[in-house]
Amino acid sequence: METSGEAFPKRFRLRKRREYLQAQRVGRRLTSPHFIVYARPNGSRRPRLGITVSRKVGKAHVRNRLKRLVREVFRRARQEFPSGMDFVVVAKSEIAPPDLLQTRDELLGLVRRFDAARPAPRRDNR
RNA sequence: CGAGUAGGUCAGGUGGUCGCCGGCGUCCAAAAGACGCGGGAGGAAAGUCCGAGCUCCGCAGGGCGUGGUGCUGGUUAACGGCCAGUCGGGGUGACCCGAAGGAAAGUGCCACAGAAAGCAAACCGCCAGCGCGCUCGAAAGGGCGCGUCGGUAAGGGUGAAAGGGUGCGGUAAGAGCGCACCGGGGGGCGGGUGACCGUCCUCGUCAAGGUAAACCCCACCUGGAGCAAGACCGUUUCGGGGCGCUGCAAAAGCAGCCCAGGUGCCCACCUGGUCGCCUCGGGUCAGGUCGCUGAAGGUCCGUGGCAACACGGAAAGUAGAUGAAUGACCAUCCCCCACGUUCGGGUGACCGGCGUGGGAGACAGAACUCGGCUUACGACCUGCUCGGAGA
RNA sequence: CGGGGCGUAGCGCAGCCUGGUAGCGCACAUGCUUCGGGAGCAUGUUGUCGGAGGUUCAAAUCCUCUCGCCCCGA
Repeated sequence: METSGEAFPKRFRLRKRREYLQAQRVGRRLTSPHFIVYARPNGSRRPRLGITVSRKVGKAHVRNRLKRLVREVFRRARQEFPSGMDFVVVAKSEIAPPDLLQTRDELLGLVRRFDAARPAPRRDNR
């Protein structure tokens, strides 16, 4: 039932606050000029995406546009994202919002670094 | 052509590819999923400044209080909105702006300055009388200074503001003291539903400041919260009440209560699980479903009305998400700029066409719904006004 | 989405209701004290009162609009 191509239905997204908090607490973190990305294994066979854009980034239509850009990158290049991982993309409040190409380059750059570092180190205990 | 003013319209279009949200249908036992059909942001969706619907709580009725509104008449489900008018102010004008009731119901305040800031008074002045001194004069009398007692509100000075304004007359000096004009008060008549307007008469005792976006008075409106309202269902936990059973106990009362397995039976113990039954209440899982999209709605036509709007009819038709959809890319058309042009018009500057390259398309994203207000913002169209030029 | 609060000196706050002078603490500067520093004492500096408009003679204060920040509600 692996949806081929570039679809992006709900099961590829994070839907619960708890999932976001878990990813941000125990996941690995990498940053680029416009984004912070958290990643952690989710125990399934597909990658999932969650996006956080706070009100500091801009007004509603600016935030909507940013989320659409990030979704578009994920949708177009889902093969580049390692499966079995949850990703949470947090937008930083930069003065100039990025365009699609910039978003794509930054996010895929970060994802390749995750990929190179796999398997992600379990940092539990304490 | 330039400057301005009022009103209106649109909110980039078309095609293709890849996606998203929810609806209906088909396949499928069902779920998941697949396929098909049709739908999917705004004029401000924004700020949340008003008003309603709707929901829960409160409530016999009325009053007080609180808050709001404040020229008049209309309009509406309602409004602080809108329409039409009145008055005042601004602008050469088109036109625009106005929280625009009451200060002779009461209270408060008016800093500094100033004599005095609200019961009217009088600092410097001005003027008359009286007294004293000096002086001029033959005398009558005059001049100057000081004092005193009066008359004044012209002038000076202070202030945001000092008891109508300007002018002439008048006077010892002055003053609505008299007069003219302007302003103001009262009354009559006429017009208007009314705010108010017009006109005539009369008042100089014209009895007197401002502030009500100070308290207040008057008139009218006004219960509180909000769809995260609220309703239903589940999940799990805590507590109260009742019932039943068991044990202890004389009783009051206290404690416990289910199922399965270890283990053939009983007690105890251990492990696991939804831990007697009924009922009430609070919390947990930002649990699920409903509320949730049908318009006091928009368009067109007709009738009434200056208009806001009302009434009647017709056709079309409805975004409903919940870490939250309505998007991305490509091509092309529209707009601007630059360059080129064996193209067209023109004497010419230049204008138009075509081609190439580049750039721009504002403000901004539904979250229960609707009527307004306010704020943000791109382009175009129309009427009108003022100025300039030409015929 | 809905409801509420706050913007005053470099920092934390008062003053606003009841309009005329913006004040307190810390900090800062200068002097005294000390061999020097700290502490102490004395003196002093510092303000678009978030922004725009209005009412008033006069606005941080009253009214309207606007910007920013914070808190609460299942």
